[in-house]
Amino acid sequence: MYERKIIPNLNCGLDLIGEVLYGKWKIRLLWFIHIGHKRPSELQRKIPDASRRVLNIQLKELEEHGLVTRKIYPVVPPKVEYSLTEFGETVIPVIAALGQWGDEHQERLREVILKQTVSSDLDVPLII
Amino acid sequence: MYERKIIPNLNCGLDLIGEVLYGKWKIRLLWFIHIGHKRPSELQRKIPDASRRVLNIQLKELEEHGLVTRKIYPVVPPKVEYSLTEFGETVIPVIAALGQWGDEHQERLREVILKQTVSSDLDVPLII
DNA sequence: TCATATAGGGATAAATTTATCCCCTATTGT
DNA sequence: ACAATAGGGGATAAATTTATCCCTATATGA
Repeated sequence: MYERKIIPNLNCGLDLIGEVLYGKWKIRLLWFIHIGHKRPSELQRKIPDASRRVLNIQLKELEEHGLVTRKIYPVVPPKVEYSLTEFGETVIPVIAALGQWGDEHQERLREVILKQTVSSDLDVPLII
Repeated sequence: MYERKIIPNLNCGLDLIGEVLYGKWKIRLLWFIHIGHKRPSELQRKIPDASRRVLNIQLKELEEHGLVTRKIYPVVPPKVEYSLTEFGETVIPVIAALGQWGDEHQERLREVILKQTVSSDLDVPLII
């Protein structure tokens, strides 16, 4: 694994939650596991934009942080199932709150977010 | 500014909120502005681990996304004040929820987070 | 015999984000 | 004349995170 050169701050609750939830796909992983998609292959299908590799890595970190558990079935082909721990369950309402805010303001958010990207695309002359 | 090469997903609320809240210091900036630290120099004192430069950049993004406004007073030396917009205020409860979860579970979080760093430090022989 | 499904990891490249360093403006006080 | 204050920005380096590519293993079905 990558070894940090800059030590993180762990002063307040925001620092702490950041340490376990940062990572492009972690919140989605927690959410999909929460709603019942437990196997790695399912999760990969649900999050097709992430590579297999990165999902594995982020799942492992979630496991190390005690938010999910990994159960291995000794069968061939191999079968693995992730579940939220009790601790992991406690963060679900917070994730729900994040998603809800995003949903409630989606029109406005899409507008302001696209304004950035689009305005730079306007360097290309518009054909009317 | 840096021009993205990978276009972001904006499918769900989680994607959308991620676009505006990601950034190492953004949540803290919003929080400190919320509780009344409005001037850049104050914010820099409150977040000493961030460089001036990065705070400016992230404040600008928050402004572009409509979460904060920037008021310039035409005096010398210059005076600037940031405030949350109405829209920005709506995200405060979400940030509060994040911080609260982190605070509630801080012991456990500190433990699992430090386990990573510390266990690699144990390559160095312990002197008892 | 060969492709498929399942889960995973090493090595390395690319993308992205943060950090550093140095420079600019104009007034006030020493 | 010069430092201090307050806010800001360009260029570039460093840190960090993601993505790509390729390889392992085993049983099943065509």
